[in-house]
Amino acid sequence: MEYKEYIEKFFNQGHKHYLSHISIDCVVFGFHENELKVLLLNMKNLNSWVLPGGFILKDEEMETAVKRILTERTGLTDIFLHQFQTFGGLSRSSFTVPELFFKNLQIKKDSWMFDRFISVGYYALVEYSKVKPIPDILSEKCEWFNVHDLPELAHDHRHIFDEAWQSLRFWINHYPIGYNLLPEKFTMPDLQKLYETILDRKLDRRNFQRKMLATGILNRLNEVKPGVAHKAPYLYTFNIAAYEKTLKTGFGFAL
Amino acid sequence: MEYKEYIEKFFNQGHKHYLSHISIDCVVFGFHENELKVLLLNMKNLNSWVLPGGFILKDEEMETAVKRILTERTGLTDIFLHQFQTFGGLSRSSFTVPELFFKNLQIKKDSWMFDRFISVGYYALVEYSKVKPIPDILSEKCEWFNVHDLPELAHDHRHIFDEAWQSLRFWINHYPIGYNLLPEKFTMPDLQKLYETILDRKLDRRNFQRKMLATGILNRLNEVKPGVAHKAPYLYTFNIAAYEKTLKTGFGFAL
DNA sequence: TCAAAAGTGTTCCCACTACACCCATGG
DNA sequence: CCATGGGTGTAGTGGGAACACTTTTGA
Repeated sequence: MEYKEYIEKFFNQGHKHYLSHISIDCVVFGFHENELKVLLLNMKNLNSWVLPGGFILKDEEMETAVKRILTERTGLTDIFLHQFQTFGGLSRSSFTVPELFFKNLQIKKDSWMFDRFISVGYYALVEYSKVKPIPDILSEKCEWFNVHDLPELAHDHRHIFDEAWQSLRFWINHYPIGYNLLPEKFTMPDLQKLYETILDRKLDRRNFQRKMLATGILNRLNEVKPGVAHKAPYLYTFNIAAYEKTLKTGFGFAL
Repeated sequence: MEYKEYIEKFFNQGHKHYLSHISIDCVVFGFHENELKVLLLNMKNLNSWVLPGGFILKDEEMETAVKRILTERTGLTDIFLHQFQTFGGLSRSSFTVPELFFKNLQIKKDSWMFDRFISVGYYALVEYSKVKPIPDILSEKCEWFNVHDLPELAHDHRHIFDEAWQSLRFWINHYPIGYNLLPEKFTMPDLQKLYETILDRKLDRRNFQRKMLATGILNRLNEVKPGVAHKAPYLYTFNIAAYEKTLKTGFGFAL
């Protein structure tokens, strides 16, 4: 039984490979059908939902660990990451689970997994359509949820999610966004929907367009979106050079 | 020899009391004679300067640990704290020191202190005049430095400092500042100097005053600063209720 | 009495807001 | 041919930037 063996090794030997007391929790945002989505895992035997997360190998950069974890869950490489907060509460016990979980498993009572964890929170922005959600060994499901319709989350993960979303809302007032959330070609209404969804409020169509064009991070293509009713909107791509530059310097406007 | 005993116990037994692999580094800002200052420690026998820092007890909230550490270094309680970033680089080896340091000490080669550390960065804002800098057991000096004239810092502490200052500069565009950096009564020029020092640029005297008064976080007293040449400026205090409220909501202007 | 510092008010301008009109397309 | 959605222009406004004059006081 591969699962049993893996779990036992992970609980009983994991501290030899991973930094103890430190975990990573990720809030993975995607955008699909005008909805902001978050990737969640369902723990085996527990029926509880959690954020994707993991641990740092002893000889691994922290950010490399985050990318490794997210690549395992999404199949993507080159993911936009933002470290938004580190959670150090005492009450955020990492792994209190019913005995049920351990039926048939031989796990030491002093496993590193039962220790207290400080968790570094990252949010990630990914292109929904490219993600193939993959459960980890402890989970049986890995699914997208609308941010307005999340299930109950275990531990302090609801709090972590709230902080991530708030941080994202703050961020988009100062730095460009979208390159990692939209397909390569997109329309101005697409981009606006993305902003409206993240900010959770309506924006003026005309002012939005003017501001966005003023940033200089967009290229308007000589194409319009095919196969749509009514007037077809232009397609845009991001001007990567300008986009990257603005990611460093930021811009000043607020939506 | 108390020192020897303490150090040996700390290196050889510390992992029983503290979370391993996790440290805290603090950038303590003070304001004095129109200069922005930072508190640094000089390590015994090493003559290298470092940021004040420490570790988290196993049953201690992370923020409590930070406060404990800073109370030990400054004598202050109730310090303004802001967690600005967590550093997880591989190269930031926590404690690589010359053998010299360990002369006469019996320290195990596998001490937890030689492990790799992830460090949570906080900056603190304190009232310079109230601080009594106190070295820790590993240090022989604890001193203020002008931010423009820092000595070379060990490990990645220069990088941590740079990130802290940058974060502080960003912060003051969105949230009030000064309550923790200025004496209870201060003048508008004092407050402006503080802003100018943190932002590292000149601000217009008249526009600054108008904006500050517009925030509603200041009380003008019916007193002027005594014993100054030329026209005496009014004294102000912070309106704590409004200040605290704005700390939560933020304000929108940029300087 | 004068230099230096502080208090206050005014103008200008830009950027954000709130709107209205025209255009293109598929049903 | 018309309803729907997308592209563009404009007038109004509020806040920030730039700036000048007056007031106070010690040297």
